[in-house]
Amino acid sequence: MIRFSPADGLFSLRETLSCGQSFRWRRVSAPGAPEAWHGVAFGHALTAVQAEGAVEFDCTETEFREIWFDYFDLGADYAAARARIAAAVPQLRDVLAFAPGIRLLRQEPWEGFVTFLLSQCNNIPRIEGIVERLCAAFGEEISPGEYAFPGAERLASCELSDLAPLHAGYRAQYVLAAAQRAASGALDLEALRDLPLEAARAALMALPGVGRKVADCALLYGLHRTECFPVDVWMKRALTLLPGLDPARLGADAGLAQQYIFHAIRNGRLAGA
DNA sequence: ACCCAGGAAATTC
DNA sequence: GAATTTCATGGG
Repeated sequence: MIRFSPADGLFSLRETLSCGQSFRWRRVSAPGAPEAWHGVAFGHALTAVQAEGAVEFDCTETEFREIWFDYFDLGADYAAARARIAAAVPQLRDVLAFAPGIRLLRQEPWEGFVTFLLSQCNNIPRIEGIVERLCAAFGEEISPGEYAFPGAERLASCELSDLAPLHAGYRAQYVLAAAQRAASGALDLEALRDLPLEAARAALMALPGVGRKVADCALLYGLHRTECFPVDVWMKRALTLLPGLDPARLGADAGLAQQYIFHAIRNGRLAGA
């Protein structure tokens, strides 16, 4: 058991894992009991428990150091980032106060890309179901009943009909096309980390079913390109309530600001929403 | 039955 | 170019 609290003191499992950036985590504690979450990332399963002022990770020290510390972005200074956002956009004061323990997960690039490919014109509970079936059907079984996210090579070996049980609808063909390009090397997600943003975005948008929003989500959540500010139907509403907000003015804090705003408006914490 | 969901792409005006 | 339609599926 590893007990950890980031230096900035800002880390909530619930706020981080239920704010819509990931689709593979489930709350496993009974109401009233200490809040516990369980999920899989980078081929490792984890149960973590929210304690007072810290989070307890049920894993080895090696796993914590090599996987979870980075996954939960625990080395970053969120207090400083929040101060910069508040200074740049004073009208976000209430939004920032709603879920101060959100951290931007550093998810696997391929998983981030595929899950947000599946997200289009869909709702979060259903996305979670599709992703769960995708992993159970094609992911490596890392322990009984638990599956890693399937690699591009595995998915590229599928026929479209193989994906029918996922009930992903028209999005299945997009996943298949992405898998084929990633497996062949025509698409190199890791290379997008170092490309200029516009070039990285264009490389993703060259694939079928990938527009500006999905590309920005893949870049933000899978590659930690935090200058991305994905705009979906919720954010369009939010932006009408936050006139004058210019994401470009937030620089590398744009992605985090977007996450605070998205979570707030979905929970009715934005005036008029 | 109707509308919407972390959209994108083709079509139409 | 800006609106409209279609795409597949499930829940409210």
